[in-house]
Formats: sequence, structure tokens, C-alpha cells
Amino acid sequence: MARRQGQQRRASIHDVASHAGVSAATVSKVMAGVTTVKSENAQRVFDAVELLGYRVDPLASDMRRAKRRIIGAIMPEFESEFFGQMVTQLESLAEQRGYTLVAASSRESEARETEILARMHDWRVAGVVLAPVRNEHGPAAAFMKANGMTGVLIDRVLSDDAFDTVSADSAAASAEVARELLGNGHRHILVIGLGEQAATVRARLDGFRATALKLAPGVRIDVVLAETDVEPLRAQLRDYFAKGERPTAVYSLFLKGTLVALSEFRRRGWHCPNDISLVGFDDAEWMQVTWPAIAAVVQPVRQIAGHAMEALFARIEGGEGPPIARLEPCKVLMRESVGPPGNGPHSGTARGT
Amino acid sequence: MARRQGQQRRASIHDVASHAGVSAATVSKVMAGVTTVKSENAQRVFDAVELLGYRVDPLASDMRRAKRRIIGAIMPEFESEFFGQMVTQLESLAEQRGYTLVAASSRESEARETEILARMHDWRVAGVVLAPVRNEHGPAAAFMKANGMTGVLIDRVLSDDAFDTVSADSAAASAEVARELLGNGHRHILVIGLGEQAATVRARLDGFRATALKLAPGVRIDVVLAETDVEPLRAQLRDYFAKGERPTAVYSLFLKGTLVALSEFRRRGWHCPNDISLVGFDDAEWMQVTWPAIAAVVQPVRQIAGHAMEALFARIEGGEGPPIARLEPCKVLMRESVGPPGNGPHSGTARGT
DNA sequence: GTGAAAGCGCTAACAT
DNA sequence: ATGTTAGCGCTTTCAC
Repeated sequence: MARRQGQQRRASIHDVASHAGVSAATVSKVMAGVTTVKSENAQRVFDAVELLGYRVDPLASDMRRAKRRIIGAIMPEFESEFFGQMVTQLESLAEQRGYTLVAASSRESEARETEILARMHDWRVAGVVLAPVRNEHGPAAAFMKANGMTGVLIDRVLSDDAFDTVSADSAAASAEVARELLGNGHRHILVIGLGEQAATVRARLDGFRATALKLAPGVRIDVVLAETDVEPLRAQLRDYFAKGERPTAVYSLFLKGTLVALSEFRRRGWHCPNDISLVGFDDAEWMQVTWPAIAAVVQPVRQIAGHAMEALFARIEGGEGPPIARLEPCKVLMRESVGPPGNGPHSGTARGT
Repeated sequence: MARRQGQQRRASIHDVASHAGVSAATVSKVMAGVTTVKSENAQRVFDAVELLGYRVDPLASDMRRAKRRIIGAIMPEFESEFFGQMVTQLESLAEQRGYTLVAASSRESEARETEILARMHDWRVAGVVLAPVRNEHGPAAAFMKANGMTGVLIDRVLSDDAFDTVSADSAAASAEVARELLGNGHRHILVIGLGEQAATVRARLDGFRATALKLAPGVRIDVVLAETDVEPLRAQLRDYFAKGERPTAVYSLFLKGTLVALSEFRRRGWHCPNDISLVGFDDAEWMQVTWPAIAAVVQPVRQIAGHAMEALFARIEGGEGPPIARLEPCKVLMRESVGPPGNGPHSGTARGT
């Protein structure tokens, strides 16, 4: 039987006040936990609150206060484990401080990113956690500066002259990947990535290359970088292998690259680690259960979220001082997709389904 | 050089009014697109708006209006592709109608679910899209009813006597899976799932069983259902195989079950589809690139989100009538993880890494 | 056509 | 210790 939907009017602070026989101001004080209220009156307020099911309207409350207790979060996407976990963390941390998190996805578009930011500014959010599509030099960060917004930049950033930044220590993690691969004896390695996320991809590439060259000056490092999207990368990778290149290991600088690499291996009938080794930046749940399990760099989501919120609230509460750039250490999980080179010969021909 | 963060006061409607030499009421009308304003005055308002960078404060605006243009979305989690895509879709649809989506994760807890809902009620959201942890009979839906909230239930629901519901047609999809597996010759199939999400899991199980039995009355269908969490399921599955059970195919009723099944196969050294076939409810990007690719039921996220929002806005705008229960058709993607049984003998001993 | 007045639900000074 | 007053930024009658 269709119950009628629709909001019956909720009790307001005045309803409570008249039920309790006090003024709205007193109710407000009781709700705020001010102790200077006569305990008898406080009790009457509590009773009325109970009776009427009264709850403070956070919007009306914020309206009067100086700052709104809303934090905005802008992520490039919500579909990956990484950003999903990030939003979950941020939400929970905001909530702990009595703030509401409003999250939005820029869907990898800088234009949308700025639009969302403008809307968050309209909402007069207390602060923003921005995971920019590209890096700290994009239009969104500029908008935040121009409008005096409070914010923290995370993930695809290194450091900024106006905002605190928190990201994974890509360079250090990549250096460790280099040590592992070189230690396994690899001397011809392909690195794949998406170029425009400059900040972090550059750090990952440089960190890898520097350490690899130090450990084995003769190592050959090929790089396949696409500009914006993942499909061009797939095409470039296909060309690369079609030319007859036969690296013994691939290091993918981002999650979708790992998927692309895997699917290209499949097309050619190569198996890890016998035909080729694979390590990816960014871990995912499925990587442990595939055969073979895929080695991956695990980003410390909780630390990034935690330090981002810490920094943000410090600024919201008026904290001064130069911006701080944090790099959080990653874990590198070496799984079965990595082994010594040349365990099995490459099959020279593609043989996919 | 640390630029000072912090909001300089934004222009209010009164600032615009005085700059334009009109009243706030007129500015409000111009912003709302009312046409009865003298075009000369309208122009002066536009100029002032431009000059001051004025934008309506949506919260203050909602304060005065009857209903707030905020939609709440509550998902069990944000970490999976399915719910990530769902939130992205919902956000975009809400935005198209001039609403803001506030999303929150119940983290698979009914207690938290109700808490979040209470907070959304405090926010006086216009409506809620709730993907309940369990099913339509949980405390959250009850809270919504008790408080006269407007809402739509999605995903782990079948139908409700108070709210519109939208979910994937689990039964039909499972029937198709049954046809595929039986058609391949399987006569001993294991179905695994998580029991407490009763609504959909039950539909998936029943849909599968009914069709399987119709096609081959002698088929043996084993069921391993865990109550709440995924780890107990893993344990039960391990016991099941340890007893010497050797089904030729496994149908997992939910994503994490597919991962668990895969990892158990690995422990035992079984490969798909030669040693055992596998189909999972819920698709994921990685399933196409693993070796072998995993067959999966693809839920129509866009349709679910679209119809949910349609139904929700219809109710928000006062639509009456009995609740509608929609079932959206799924796609079943048969991939390499499914083949005829007995292509290769099971290796009787575990041989994992 | 336009503006004055009255709030939405709340809180913060300031009186009392 | 409590109530009164004055708004936060906006919209909406309702006179003019």
C-alpha cells in the first residue's frame, strides 16, 4: 500500500523552546553544550528535544556561523579502488570532526574540475581536498588561489607554492622497483605511462631510471608514454612490440597501463613471468588472485587521506606558514609476475583470442 | 611564497543590488530568469554581477525555498567499480537537474546506514537514493518511512511497499548463466554467495536453480553461502573442496566471491576452464585481461542510475501512485573461463605458492 | 515593473 | 542564567 511520501514539517528550535518554556537562545545553548544553563531548564529542553525528535538543522546553523562545516572533495574518478578508498577515508575523517564531505568526480577533465570547484566555492565550503587531473599547475588550483579558498592538493602533485600537498612517494617506490627488477637480472626494461599527469609520472619515471642506471649503467630502458588517453597507449605498445622489441620486463606507471600491458601480453600469448615480467604502480584486489599474481606498488591511501585532512583542518583553523609538501612511503609487493628473464623463450607470433 | 589562504567576503545579493541601483528583490528575479524585469534594469544587474563575480549562494537560496536542492546517496561502499560508476552517474544526473549530490558510504553496516540517513534528514535533502546493505527491509528504509522521506531503493532490493525500487534483473541473468553452463555440458555446479544480502542473492540463486533443473533435472547444484563476511566464505569453500567435492563449474553470486573462488583455484593449482569453469555475477575491468578472461554478468549501471533518478524526481515533484519495482536486464559475457567440463583432470592435491 | 517587509532556522551579542 | 535583538543570504508575497 503506497504510503504517502513527503516531508511533514520538522520541529524547529522554536517548537522546542515553547515546549520547554524557554527561549530559542537557551535551546541553542543547550544543544551546543554550554554549561551555564540551569540544569532544570536544560532537562526540560532535553525532554522537549526527545519528545519532538528535534535535531539541529546544520544548514541553518552554518548560515549564521562564520564558516560552513562542509569539506569538498574532488577526485578524477570514482571507479578505481584507489580513489574509492580515498573518498571513504576522507568522508570518515570529515565526519569525525563534525563536517560533511561533499564529493564530486571531475571525470578526468580539467574543465569539469574547475566547474565543480566554482560550485563548491558557491557552497562556501570550509576547505577542499583536490586531486587534480593533471598536476598542481592546472586551472583548478589557480581558481582556488584567485578566490582565496582553503585547500589541500593530493595524489598527482609534488609541491605547490600556495597549498599543502600530500602524495605517494613515487620516486622512492620506483627506485625500489628498479632494484628488484635489476636484482632479478633484467637489463632491458620497458616503462609505460600516461604523460600528461606530469607531476607523478615524471617522478616515477625519473626515480626508476636514476636507480636503474646507477645499478647497471648498461641497462636499456625504453619508454612508451601516451599523452592523454589509454587507447593511444595500447596502440603505441602494440607498435612497439610489432617492431620486434623484446624487453624482459615491463614497469607500468599507472593502473590502467598494467591492464593494457596484460592484455597485450595475452594477445601475443606471453605469460608472466616466464616470457616477460610485469610490475605496476597501484595495487588492486584482483592482482593477488590472478594467475600469476601481479607485482604492484601499493599507495598508502590512509596516510595520504589522514595527512591531507590534518593539513586542511590546520589551515581552516587559521594555521599559517609556508605550504608543506608531504611524500608518503609506498610498499612494493613483489608477486609472481616478476622473475628472472629468459626463463622461457618469447613466442614470436601473436596468438590471441 | 605562502599566499594567505582564507575566504575574503563574497559579494552578496545586496552588493549587486546597490551596484545596479535596484533592490535585492529585483536582482533575485533577474537571477531566476523572470522576464518581467525592464531590460535596462536587467542589463545593469548583469553588469554588476559580472563586475562583482556574484553567484547565488545555493544554500541560502534553499533556506528560503520549500525544498532543498540536495540529493543524498548512500552506497554500501565506494571501492568497487559498480558503486563507483553508480555514484558517478547519480552525481551527473543530479547535477543536470540543478541538484547537488551528497554521497556517503555505509561501509556495509546497517547501523551506519541509519546514522547517515538521519544526517541526511537533518540536511532536509529533497530525496535519497539508498543502496541498502542488506535489503529493503532494513532499518534504513524503515527510518525513511517513519520520517516521511522521499527516496528510491536500488541494487540489493526486489520491491517495496513504500518506495520505488530499481535493481538488476538477477533472476533472469542467473537463468541465462544456467543455460550457458548446462549447454556446455556441466552437470555438477557449485554456487557461492553471501547470504545476508538476501533480496538479490536469493533471486540469483533461485533463478539459477529453477532454470538449471528445468534443463537437466538430474543436475547437481551445491550451494555454499556465508552469512556476512567474505572470509568465512573462503573457509567454507576450502572445506568444501577439502571434502573431495569436484564440481565442474562454479557460479559466484557476487564479485568478491569470484575473487575468492579464483584464489582457491590457485591454491589447488586448478586452471580455468580446463580444470573448472567459472562465472561471476558482476563484471570488472580486470576480468577481460586476466588469463583466462573471466565470464561475468554485467549489471546495467547507467540504466539503474537513470531510472532511479527518474523515479526519485517524479516523487519529489509530487508524483503519486503505488511504488514501482523495476528490474533492469543484465548482459552475460561468456569468456574463456567457461568451457566444457573434464577437458583436463583435476589435480587432486593443492599446489599453491 | 519594482521594492519593502517578512521570514527560512539558527546563533551571537548584548541586555537584563 | 536567560531572553531580546539582529542578522546570515536569499526568495516571495504584496502593495505600490
